Amino acid sequence: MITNIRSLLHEQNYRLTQERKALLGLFSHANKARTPIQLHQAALGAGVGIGLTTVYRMLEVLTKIGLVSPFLLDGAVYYTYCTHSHHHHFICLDCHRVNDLFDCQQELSTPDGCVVEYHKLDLFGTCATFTRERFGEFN
Amino acid sequence: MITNIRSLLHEQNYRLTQERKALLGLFSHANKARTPIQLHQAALGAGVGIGLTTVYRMLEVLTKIGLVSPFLLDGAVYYTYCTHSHHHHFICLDCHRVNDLFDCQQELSTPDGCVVEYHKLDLFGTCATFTRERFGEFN
DNA sequence: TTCTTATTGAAAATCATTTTCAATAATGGA
DNA sequence: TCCATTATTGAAAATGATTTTCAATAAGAA
Repeated sequence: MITNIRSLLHEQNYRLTQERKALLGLFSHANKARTPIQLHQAALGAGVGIGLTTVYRMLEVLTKIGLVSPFLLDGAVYYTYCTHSHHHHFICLDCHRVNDLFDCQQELSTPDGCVVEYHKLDLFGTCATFTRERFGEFN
Repeated sequence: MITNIRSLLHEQNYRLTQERKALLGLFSHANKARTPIQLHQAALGAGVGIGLTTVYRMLEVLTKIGLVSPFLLDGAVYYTYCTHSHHHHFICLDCHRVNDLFDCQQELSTPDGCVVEYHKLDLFGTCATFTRERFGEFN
């Protein structure tokens, strides 16, 4: 697992530092979505002396290699830890626990006892209009 | 349409002001996702003298009544204008145009010529663990 | 029209995030 | 194992986005 993360990092020329190990350990064990500041406080609370700046920088790196994913809730940016290469999230509005949802193509089944309040699906890519405009530039 | 928005606002004791009319007009016509600052600049550019503070406050109100929806892109908060009560978005990473997707239960069909780079699905609600904990408090 | 109260805008305050820079530590190679 | 290179770290400062304040204004109800 750590080996896996190490190689993920190395692929992009990132290093697996003490701070990253510690923070990843904390983040991956509490299955809750966290803001950078909450993560920092959690680290301090667990005796991991780490700077807030480093937390921000780590989240940037981890987002790049796909190990965490940010989303908006109540105007704040939360991050979820992503164990698996591709899945979706059920996020508790009350306690911010994150439940992973795996079946992406077929009908989604919500974890037992979870009640969906609302959901959000956004697809990102390149649209037809942009392609047409871009094509037009060269004609 | 405006009548509809007016009643939506009135339900929550909000008023339909000149500024809101103008900004809604601008926002709804350009089918692009915008940051608050981009919206403000677009307004000024179109001769609508409106304060940035007002733009922020409007987006808050419009989010509450479900007329706009925020999402994260490259660390910035963008808003999409939502004409219909419930749908999903295809957002162009290049030009930020927004294409609405309507079929939510069944398989999603992407608009012709659009190429999906990645997508994001989050469900929000109350999770089983939270409910159990809460229930536990009273036992 | 008049009253009440939501809304506005400018400035100030706040809060999150990024940058800077010198010191340190992780990796690769000798 | 030791060295050299370079990514990383942390504290402080800088930046940038968002919110708050408050007096003036305008929307909607009576």
